[in-house]
Amino acid sequence: MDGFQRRREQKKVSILEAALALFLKHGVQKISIAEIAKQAKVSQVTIYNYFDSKHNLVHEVFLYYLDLMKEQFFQILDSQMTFPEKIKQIIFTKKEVANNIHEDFYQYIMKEYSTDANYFEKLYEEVALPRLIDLFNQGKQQRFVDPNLSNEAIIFFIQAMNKYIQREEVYQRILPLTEDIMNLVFYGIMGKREEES
Amino acid sequence: MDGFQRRREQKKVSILEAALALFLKHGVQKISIAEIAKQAKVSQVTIYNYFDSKHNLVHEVFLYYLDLMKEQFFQILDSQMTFPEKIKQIIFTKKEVANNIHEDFYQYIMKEYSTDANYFEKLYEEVALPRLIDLFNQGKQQRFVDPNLSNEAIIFFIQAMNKYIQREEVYQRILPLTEDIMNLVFYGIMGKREEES
Amino acid sequence: MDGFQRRREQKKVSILEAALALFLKHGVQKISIAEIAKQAKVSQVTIYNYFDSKHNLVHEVFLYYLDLMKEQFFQILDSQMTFPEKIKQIIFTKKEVANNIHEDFYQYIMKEYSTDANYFEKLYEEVALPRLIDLFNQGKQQRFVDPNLSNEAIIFFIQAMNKYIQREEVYQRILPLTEDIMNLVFYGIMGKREEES
Amino acid sequence: MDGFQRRREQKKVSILEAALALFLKHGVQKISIAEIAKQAKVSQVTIYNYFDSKHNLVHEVFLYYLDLMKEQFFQILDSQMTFPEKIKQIIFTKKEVANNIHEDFYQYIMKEYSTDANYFEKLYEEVALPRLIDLFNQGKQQRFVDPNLSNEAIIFFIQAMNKYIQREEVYQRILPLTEDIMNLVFYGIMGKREEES
DNA sequence: AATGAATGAGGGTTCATTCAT
DNA sequence: GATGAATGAACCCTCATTCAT
Repeated sequence: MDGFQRRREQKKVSILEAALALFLKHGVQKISIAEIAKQAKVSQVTIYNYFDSKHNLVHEVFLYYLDLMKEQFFQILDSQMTFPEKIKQIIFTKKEVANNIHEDFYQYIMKEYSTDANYFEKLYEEVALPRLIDLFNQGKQQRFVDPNLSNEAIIFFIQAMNKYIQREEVYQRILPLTEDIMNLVFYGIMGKREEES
Repeated sequence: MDGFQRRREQKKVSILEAALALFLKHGVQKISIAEIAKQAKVSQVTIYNYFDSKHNLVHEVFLYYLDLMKEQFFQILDSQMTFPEKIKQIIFTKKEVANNIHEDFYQYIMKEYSTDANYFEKLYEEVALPRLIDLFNQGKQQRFVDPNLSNEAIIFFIQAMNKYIQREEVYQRILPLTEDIMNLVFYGIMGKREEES
Repeated sequence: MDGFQRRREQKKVSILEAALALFLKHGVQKISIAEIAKQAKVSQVTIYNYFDSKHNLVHEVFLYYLDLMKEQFFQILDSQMTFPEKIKQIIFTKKEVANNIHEDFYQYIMKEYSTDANYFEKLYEEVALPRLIDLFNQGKQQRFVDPNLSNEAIIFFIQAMNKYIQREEVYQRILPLTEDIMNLVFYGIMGKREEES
Repeated sequence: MDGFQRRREQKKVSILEAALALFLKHGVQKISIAEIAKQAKVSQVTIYNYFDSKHNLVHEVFLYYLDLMKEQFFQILDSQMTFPEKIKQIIFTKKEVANNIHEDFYQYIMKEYSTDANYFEKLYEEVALPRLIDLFNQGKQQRFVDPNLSNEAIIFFIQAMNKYIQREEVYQRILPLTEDIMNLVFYGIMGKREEES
């Protein structure tokens, strides 16, 4: 990739990032091309040099976001952390592949972009979920998790955590997700770690 | 309330219902006043006789929806069903107060209407949650639920179920929420009902 | 039709007329909705109360224009004028059905609106042409036209006249279509009227 | 002209040809500089190295087209064909100077470029018409054409043919311009060739 | 000379809202 | 009170043209 290509790629990414930030904060429909242009400090029309339409821009932002998530997800999984640390990292950093995606962004994609929706589901089903279940199985071997816990319960646990994080503001006031509380819930569901005898 | 007032009230409700139906199906931002007017079979201007602005209309639709939910929620709670039946009703009918509200409707309100958002949170915290915890405590007494299960775990269970229902299409394919599965998960987390001896 | 309807119809016609005048003078593509709005002395958006889109507006303008032409064409045909007078009227007033239509308007319709194009062709073929051939047959009976003149030659004569009128500015300078010249050509082709003996 | 100049000239011509092809097919207004650049396989800006503006480009394309037409017109006239063959060639190949030019291209020029329009008219009047009349006079001498046929009638005949060709699709359905029909009309108007005795 | 990138102006269209009856 | 008509502002997008390399 030569200098031209590289600079072009950089500008494209800077537009993607500007758009992503705004979409996550305000929702896709509320954000106009003009606002993205302003945030990315380019002219409105320049955006059309990189993306065919707003529709196409949203599509690429979505893929870009999934990539970011995926990368961070794998970094955590492949790290040297202990099982509980990994779980907490995944949940607290909101970085689990595609599942932690902001709810309204997710809803928008699901309604308006059937191709993206299918891609997302496949990714979740074929990439994220197996690796999460793997992780929990390691947790079982290391006796962090009750070996009898079903896969279904594991998935439920993850959903519940996600839900909490999404509605952070509401739930934080009602039942703050402090580390203590999380441990309580976590081990309540996972089963207390059996003392090694 | 005289005849005039009554007719006025009826027309207002018919507008609210038209708007609600469209908002739930397509989202608030996608629906224009013109579409609501058409659905409610009134002129656009008539809507402005009952509501100051679209903003105000959304606000009233939201309150109207909460009222509907509350009513149905209480109906279930006050019915003669057994504990597991009530739980299933609440979850499967998607009618739990304010929590099961359509996600994008919810997101819109949370972003755009701080007053409504506060009202919703208060309602959830002060009305729905206590009654749900009550319900589970009854479940504990009737030995449907493990008496040691913490309130926090209960809330988590509810969140997880909600999540499942919201993302119905995705999760149905990955892990279909059949009644069998639900029972499995349910008693996995709740603790199996101890047989009365 | 009540007062409301009538006023609505009038405004619609006034928009059609404004658009038609501009289209004929400058061509369809050059004229913006804003310019039509200004000419019709309405707001730009008002036009969208009457027409779904510019495409639809052009379509209706076209039909409106055909109607105008048809009406004037029939008026001439049904009048008490002599054969040569009718011919001259039709040609000089540019009012022959759909054939005298301004060339660029015609070209635009033919390229962009296949339905309209088909409708136009049918109208020309089924309404205008038969009546023109009728007219010439009357001319033959009245001995204004050589009885041996074929229908094909008649059609050619009409085409040539139209061509002249369309490119008026050019041809007027090269070979001005004065009445004298027209008579010359006319009888040159039609055959001189035989003196009644 | 040195190598640089020659290459420059070639590129200019390739742009002209790309533009001409697109203009004839889609009309001047519909074609953007971007489309011409793409068709000519150069960058947009390159076009501005050769032409000051789109306006100027259209102007030069027009002149280029006239030159092409003129050349082909003279080739036919100067060939060894018989009179009727020449006539048919001119008409059927649509290559008569400037008169057979695509109608919307012509209309555009006439409306937007008064200089070009004047140039075109002059060319038609001073170059094409005299040569056509010459041709017919040869036809008269060779007894292909009735010697009494006036110049005006000749011009009319040409116009009618042009008209037919322009509205090919319409007229082909109504009165197909087969060679038989053409001969019929032709000799109907021109007068049958008198058999040499 | 040639190009990728950038842009101001303008086009069609939608929408929440107001006017006039 | 109800409605058809009207509108200013904004949105997505296109285009001829210029900038910077």
